Amino acid sequence: MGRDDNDSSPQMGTALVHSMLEQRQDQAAGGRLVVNGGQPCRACPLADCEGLRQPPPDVRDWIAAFRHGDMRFARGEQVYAQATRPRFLYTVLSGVLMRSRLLEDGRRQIINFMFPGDFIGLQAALDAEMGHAVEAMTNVTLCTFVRERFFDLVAQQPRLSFDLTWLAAHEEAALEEHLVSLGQRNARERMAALAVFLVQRGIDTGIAPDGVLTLTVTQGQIAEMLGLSLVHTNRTLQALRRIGLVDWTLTSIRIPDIAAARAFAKIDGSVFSSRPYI
Amino acid sequence: MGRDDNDSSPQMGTALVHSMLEQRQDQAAGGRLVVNGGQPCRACPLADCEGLRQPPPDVRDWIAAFRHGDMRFARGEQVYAQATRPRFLYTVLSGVLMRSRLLEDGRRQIINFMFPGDFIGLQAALDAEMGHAVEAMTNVTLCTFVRERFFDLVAQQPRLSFDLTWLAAHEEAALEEHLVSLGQRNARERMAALAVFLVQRGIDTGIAPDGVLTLTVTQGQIAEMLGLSLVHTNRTLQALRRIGLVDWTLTSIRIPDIAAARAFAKIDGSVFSSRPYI
DNA sequence: CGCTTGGTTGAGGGACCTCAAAAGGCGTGG
DNA sequence: CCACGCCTTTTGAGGTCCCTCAACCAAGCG
Repeated sequence: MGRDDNDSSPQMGTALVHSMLEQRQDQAAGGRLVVNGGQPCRACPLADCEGLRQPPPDVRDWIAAFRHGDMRFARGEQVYAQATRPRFLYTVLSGVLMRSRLLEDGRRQIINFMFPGDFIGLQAALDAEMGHAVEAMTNVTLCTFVRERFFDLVAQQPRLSFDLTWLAAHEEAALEEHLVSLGQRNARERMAALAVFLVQRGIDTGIAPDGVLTLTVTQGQIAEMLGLSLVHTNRTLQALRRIGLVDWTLTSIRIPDIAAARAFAKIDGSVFSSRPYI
Repeated sequence: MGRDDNDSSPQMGTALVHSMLEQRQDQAAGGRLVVNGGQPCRACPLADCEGLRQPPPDVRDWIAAFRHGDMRFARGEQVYAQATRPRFLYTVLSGVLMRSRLLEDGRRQIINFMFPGDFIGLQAALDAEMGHAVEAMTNVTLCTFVRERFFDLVAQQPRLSFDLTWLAAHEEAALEEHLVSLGQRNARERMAALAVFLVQRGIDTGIAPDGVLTLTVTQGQIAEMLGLSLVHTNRTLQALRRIGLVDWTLTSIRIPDIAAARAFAKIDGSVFSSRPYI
């Protein structure tokens, strides 16, 4: 192993790692933050999302008072860096992000992706530094919460606290599935499993209405998610396309027969019921 | 890939997979459950554990009323099976357990290990079935809680709810680390990383006072954790032993120089502060 | 136009896998 | 006490999946 694809952008030499680690989210907080006045949550884009369970009005009002504001990031920008303690916790309002972890020698592992409704930053709700970085894969808007006030949420809104636990538990289940992929599945199974995962999440969150997820993912990023080399990722991708199982281009993921892809990747059909959000 | 070590016990043919999946925890609940009367938490073995942050007296009393009883499992027994909805949530009082996930074709991935103080079963606190099985690696005793009453805990004890979030977040961080291992590290790095992880947890929970963790792990189990074949696991293990980095036998793990092993496996020294428990 | 980003292809090598067999512990039973 | 079975470890040999190195192609953009 010891993979350094010097030609692909997400990878980099050891020299650049430090500068990446040093990049703080502080600079971003400057001009980016938009604090809404009035009743912001009335216009919450998540209120229209079918895959999400809507909070009752009183809870929504509470959230409206609890939240701090909005934040926007462009594709490729970093929400926060590894080994920092960001000031905020976030809920994804729109767009897709990814979480990744860097090794000292420049190797990078993409941990998971975040879709609308997902809660970001639980790890830092407590004392710890973040063990990962979060980066926008599309233009995104996030709903921000002040980290210091997190305990107020737990103390005052048991229902939300419960929902948070729900989200954390399901995030953990997703990581377990990825762990199974990396440990037990070969390249083609892995890629199929990832494609199914992404498309399914796209469907659930209403981003992929017709079963086709429009999302820009480079093959380098796929490689970093699957723990494969860039070259082999390319070949595996072509193989899946040739078989007709998954058609994954730079800008979209199309799965003609999801059930078939599921069977191929040996995914048990654990269908998630409607997710809560905060 | 497609690994079937028919000769090693943890692995099995597809025929046996179903019987394993069908094994319910119900049967276990029969004679095993021991409900303590009086003030059980006064004698809680976790109260002596240095690595754990102790709850204040009133909270401890609340837990004492909230808990349901104790349960014991012998090494090799299953606490609950995959795709079931166990009636209880658990806190590990003593012993070590592992969490694993089965694929339909018999491949198995060990997800993580649980040490004293760890909370088990959060995933099913809600609506979902468990996506994994939990099995005892030593004789263990668990503290049980009735799952239906979980919301009471969140509603009445924000501090405990917060602690639960803490535990969930750190469990997630551990899974992230394992993901990095499987995705980016080669066999030797993986094995060193796992050994360091286990020994560190052993030290933190007081099971490995002298830095040597006494724990029976077969090479087959190591293989299932690392996503390696049994044969290659054996050879890698010998290589690490020859180098003098990790001495991992069937019954114990010894790391002469933890810092060296950490550097070798490229683990950032994220030292956990004292864990809470419930 | 050159530069950058992302994709594609070929060739060779190495890490890891599978198949196969044997040996060392440890209990059980004759 | 030895024989026997069971589990776990060990070792050998051959194969393959995946990696690295190294080009080259295509599209977008100043």
